Amino acid sequence: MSAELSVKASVLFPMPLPEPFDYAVPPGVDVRPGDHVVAPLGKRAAAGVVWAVSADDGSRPLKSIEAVIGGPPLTEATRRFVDWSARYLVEPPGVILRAVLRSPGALRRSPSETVFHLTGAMIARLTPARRAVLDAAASGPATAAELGRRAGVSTSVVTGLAQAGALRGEDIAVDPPFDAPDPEQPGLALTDLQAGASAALRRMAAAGGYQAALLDGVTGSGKTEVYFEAAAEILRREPHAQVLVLLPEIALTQAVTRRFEARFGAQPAVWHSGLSDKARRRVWREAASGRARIVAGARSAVFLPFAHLRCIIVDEEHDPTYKQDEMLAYNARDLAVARAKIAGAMCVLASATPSMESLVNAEGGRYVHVRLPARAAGAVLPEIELVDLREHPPETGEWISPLLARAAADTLARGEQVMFYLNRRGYAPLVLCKACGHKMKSPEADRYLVEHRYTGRLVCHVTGFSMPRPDACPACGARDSLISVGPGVERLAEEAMRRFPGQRVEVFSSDTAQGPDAVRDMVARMERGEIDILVGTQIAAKGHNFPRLTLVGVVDADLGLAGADLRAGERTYQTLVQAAGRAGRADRPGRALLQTWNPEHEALQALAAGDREAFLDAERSVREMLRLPPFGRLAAMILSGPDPEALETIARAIAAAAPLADGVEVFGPADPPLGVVRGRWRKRFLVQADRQVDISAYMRAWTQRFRTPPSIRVNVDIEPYSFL
DNA sequence: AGCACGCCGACT
DNA sequence: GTCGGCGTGCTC
Repeated sequence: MSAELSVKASVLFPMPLPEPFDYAVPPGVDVRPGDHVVAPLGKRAAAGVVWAVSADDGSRPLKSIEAVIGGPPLTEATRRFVDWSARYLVEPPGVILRAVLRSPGALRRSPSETVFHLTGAMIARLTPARRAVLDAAASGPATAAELGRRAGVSTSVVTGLAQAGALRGEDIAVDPPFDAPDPEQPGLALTDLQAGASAALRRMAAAGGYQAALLDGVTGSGKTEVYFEAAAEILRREPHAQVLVLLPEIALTQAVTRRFEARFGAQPAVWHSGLSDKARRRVWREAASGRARIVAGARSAVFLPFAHLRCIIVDEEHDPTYKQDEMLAYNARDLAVARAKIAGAMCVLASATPSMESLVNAEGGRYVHVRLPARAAGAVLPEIELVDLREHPPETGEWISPLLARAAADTLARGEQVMFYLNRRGYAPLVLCKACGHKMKSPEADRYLVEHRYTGRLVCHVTGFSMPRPDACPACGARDSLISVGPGVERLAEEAMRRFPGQRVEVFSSDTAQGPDAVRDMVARMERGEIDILVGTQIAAKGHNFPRLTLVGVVDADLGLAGADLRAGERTYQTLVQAAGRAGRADRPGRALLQTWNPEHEALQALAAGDREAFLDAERSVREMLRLPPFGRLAAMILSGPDPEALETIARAIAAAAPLADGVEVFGPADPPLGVVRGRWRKRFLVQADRQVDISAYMRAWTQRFRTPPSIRVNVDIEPYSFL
């Protein structure tokens, strides 16, 4: 391009602006798409990313780009993914860019720090403080602050020693690269079935380009080892290839990263919401520079700015935690497939209980269906039996039926472990006054308060509000009249201790398991046999190996079958398979007892029969008939605002603005089950469309036909999961 | 998202 | 008489 022609750059800012803005590129400045720049925006200067560069026809005066800032440019694949996601999710592209750039100081020059090494030089005046610092430095180079802390002295002692020549300072980058994974490191020996499955994935890796596979393997079949081989093949074939492994947030424990280390000889770069700013910046930069070869991350990792992404693995692809319902509503699994397609990468969706969406994609030939039917190491699937609570009811105030109690007693007598599964945190889901019938409710949301006896508080699980359990009913003032209704894990543990005296009972829920260390600790103590009875929620049902656990009692298998959620049946089935799958993973056969008031329900019947196909067939025909996903498309529009009357008025106006379209039906406005949260009222529309309808385009057209005041927020959710 | 402009209520 | 509330609109 000749120097006389003026050039303009379209710059996308990480803000909810409708489109990229055009700027003149000063002569002599070289910018390319993907570069990070600073440009004037109104009265201020803002950082953004060059989205396109073209000739400036001078049709209107443009401001100039102020500066090109460093940092790895966003690749074309990343930029196209941003544009695609924006269209799909019905968001301005800048909102997606904000998700991509969400790393504090990611673009600033990499900071460095000075660490001090021992020089071995002798020193004249060796005071006790200096001695302590030298001892501290002997265990490895560290910063002045760190050495001072270790030695219990101030940093001036350290700098004094450096001046005296006993220590030598060295500047190192604060963000060191991650260790390179070695795909040639020997993996675990694979069974024949695993070898077959991994060969299928390796063939896909060898073919290159986009292809998606559904790795469909029962619990304990060794899916991880199989997808590791796909990742290894990718790393082996291309020196710069990057692999992203998406995991449900709670699975990102050291146990998982250790498995990566065992296979690849290096820890993966780990990305999740709990990272420090420093750790976050390091992973972001290393992903963007292409140096991080394997990134293991929670759902938001799908937005990391990879340089050469060649493979995305979504483990437990059915897991509902991939779906984010907050500000930016997205399903990381769906975005992962789209991102792989755009980047020309392979994509592996792995699950023991695949989502209906993925199964239908596999059946339709859009995904390669890789099956892994047997458990590794000869372990057998547990025998699953239903306990009809109408025939075997528990005593009043108890929740373990005599049948389950007997099975548990037998198991414990053999020296084996029992898990009682109940997906309810706390002590009791409801507290009411027996004098006046008043039910304790959250002041901020239309929800009952859950009693937590360990903390002595009543807690709202939606807003986090909590209060001490009152002595008197706040409605009628009666004293000692509040009673706890229904079981939570704490109460179940109480019952277990009462019924099985002398056994070591442990509660495992997100309340008792604070942080990954707690999870690891619990798993270790289960493995060492220091726990006899584990009483756990969802968090205990996922992905751990307990060889001595041979009985799982699902206390309330009906929980979750009801409700407005179209995926309730599927989710219950998945959860129960996961919970039942905890039992008998080693040489001992396991058994799972599911207590239900509703043993005719097809999800439970299919579970008991071990007949996944029967469950899926029934579920499939229901969804097909009702035109529900994946046989139809759904979208939600959620309005929220502080004034219920104004919200009502605007909701009616928005309803009237809904475009008419073939194959599209709009329901609402409806009051969602959670009508008020923290003083914000909500209204909800549900849009149902035929499969071939571009529901994102429909929603965009709709949102462009009305305006709302800033106090009212409008959120579009494509393929919503939660109906709250 | 910021930031300015703008038009109505209680303060030096 | 002003300071400041946040509703409305714009940013290449």
